[in-house]
Amino acid sequence: MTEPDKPRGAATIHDVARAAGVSIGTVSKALNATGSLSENTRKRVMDTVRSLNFRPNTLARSLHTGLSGSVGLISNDSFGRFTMPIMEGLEGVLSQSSIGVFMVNATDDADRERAHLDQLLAKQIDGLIVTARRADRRPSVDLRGLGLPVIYVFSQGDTPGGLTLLPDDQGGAWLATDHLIRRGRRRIAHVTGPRDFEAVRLRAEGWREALAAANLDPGPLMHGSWTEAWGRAATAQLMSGPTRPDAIVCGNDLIARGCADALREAGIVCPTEVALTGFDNWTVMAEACRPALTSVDMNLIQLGAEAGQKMTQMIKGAEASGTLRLPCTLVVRDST
Amino acid sequence: MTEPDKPRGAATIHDVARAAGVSIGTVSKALNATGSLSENTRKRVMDTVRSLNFRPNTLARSLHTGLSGSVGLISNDSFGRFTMPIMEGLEGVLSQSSIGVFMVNATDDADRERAHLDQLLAKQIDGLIVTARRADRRPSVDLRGLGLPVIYVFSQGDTPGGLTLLPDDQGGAWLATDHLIRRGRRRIAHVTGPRDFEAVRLRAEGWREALAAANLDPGPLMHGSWTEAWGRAATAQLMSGPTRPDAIVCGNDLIARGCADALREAGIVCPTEVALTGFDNWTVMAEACRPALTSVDMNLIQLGAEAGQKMTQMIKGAEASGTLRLPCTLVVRDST
DNA sequence: TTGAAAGCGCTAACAT
DNA sequence: ATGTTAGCGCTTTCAA
Repeated sequence: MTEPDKPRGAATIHDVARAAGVSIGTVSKALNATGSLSENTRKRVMDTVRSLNFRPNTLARSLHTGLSGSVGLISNDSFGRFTMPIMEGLEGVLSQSSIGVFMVNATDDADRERAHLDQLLAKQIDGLIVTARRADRRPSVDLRGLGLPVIYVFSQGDTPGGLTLLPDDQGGAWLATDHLIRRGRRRIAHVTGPRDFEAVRLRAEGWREALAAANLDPGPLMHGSWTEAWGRAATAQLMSGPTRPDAIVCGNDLIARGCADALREAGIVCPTEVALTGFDNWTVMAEACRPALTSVDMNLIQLGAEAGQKMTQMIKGAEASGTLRLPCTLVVRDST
Repeated sequence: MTEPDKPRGAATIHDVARAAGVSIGTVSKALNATGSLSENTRKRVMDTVRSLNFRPNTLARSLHTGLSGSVGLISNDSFGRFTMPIMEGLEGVLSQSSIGVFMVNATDDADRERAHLDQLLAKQIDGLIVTARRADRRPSVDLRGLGLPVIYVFSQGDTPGGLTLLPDDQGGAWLATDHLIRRGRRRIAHVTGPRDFEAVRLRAEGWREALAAANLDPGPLMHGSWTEAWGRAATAQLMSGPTRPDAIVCGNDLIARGCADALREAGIVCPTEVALTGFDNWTVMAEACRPALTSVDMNLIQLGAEAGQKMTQMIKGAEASGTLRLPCTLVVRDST
């Protein structure tokens, strides 16, 4: 079917007005369902709108409303593995309100970051979302007093009056540990990442808490890097100790996969002899693991969606601040 | 007419004009370095601009220039692993021209995708970049006759007059194979993904080509899924055959990692007995591999940067079409 | 119920 | 060299 699509020069509200034989004010009212119009002309205008394939220029509209219908997402993660699902959830929600998301990559260079921010502000963004690779990294530019809503997602914002959205790391580790306990495990170790991550501390706390609730002694707690190599090294250590654990709660999926490999290569059967849980539910990793890895999902898509929800409310004027932690979910596979 | 000072709300060009004791036209000229101004007033205006922390409203500017200073990036990949580096390169280049990137997630639902596109067009984007998970998937919405530059990156666009940017898959596989040949390998197999991927065909061609150039017979060519499991299965098959290969060129890093695991578990030493190359240079995967994996890097950041470059030119009116393939790079690690 | 007109913040042609 | 003015495409009073 051929549409009379004018490739050059999009139709303006004047074109519509002329074609419909009304004034531009009337067209505007029809488009926005404001003022009062006879049902008849409203319909006639809308028909013309469709036939001309007219799309109102939102930039011109913004001049009046003061709202651009766009927000900025600034990430220091080079758009990494954690940013993507957050972005997905965020964009999914915001697009329902016709709000666009400008993605910008925060470098470590404060000057460049400032310039980036200025570009966003010049584009009149209605709000700002800040994401980070690790949850306790702070943005290198001061975002206070910008006069627009700021939401920190998966990153720590100490801006007073700002809103921070994080996964419930502690609850997530609790889930995994509790699951193992219910499966009859009694000597549950925790192999995790570097001490200076807040998430590491919280996950350890969740692990400890679940054990305490079941009157079990905590197994060894081992800190290292977020790598498979560390998972393998830690497992070797654990298995050569006096009392072998019968389960390991890992701080992330990479570590868990290292554990799984080390166990298999030592001839220790997982999950029969030692069960294993990961953290992140990084699908490609968890499924490639042998056995497929039970893992804690931080529901980052949800986290992003929640950020989108909050953002639309804040753009409308709602106040929000403080820290919100969203629940994690356990995805059970073959390693438990 | 003029109201008393309102402290809230960003400064406008009027505020600057008043504070500097000039007309708004003069301020505009100073800001854009157009017309002619005395060095003196130019400086005075710019000082006022800084002291008021004035940021010109680009939306208002767009009304004249017809350019919004933003482009859309539409991806059917849920912002996956391949989209992010492309985005990084793209945004890095475009931000230098103060062009913002709207990221939108193309669903498989054509209606929703159409709505998404309409939102972008209503926001007056100056260009569109289309990305995909697999290079031969086509967008579900017709992008022809939009009247704006369209660039397909890592995705096939058959829009005539459109520009497509792809990695040189064939050259990449050639690089890996040639590297193995130079290392003295003679029986080089190829374990890769599903037949119906264009990239699979091209990589196989590059492998074949490099072997032919060295007067070597192609080893077995095996198609399967993009998974570690397939890598393991293929390796088992290869190693039980009559003539073992002394090297395997893999279609991606996951397959290669499966091969590495299978070799190790069969007691075959890599790279001494069988060398291995991957494809994607997915760092976390390649480095976790034992031994660390030599892999072909598609330089997706570069690809994105190139797209950004082309886009700025096309926005300025340059015409470009056809398909451009950018070279891959071999990252040598321990598996060769 | 409709239209005319005054802007939103800015640029650019035209005066002075 | 600087100011004045007419818009860019739209919304929103205010008259008719």
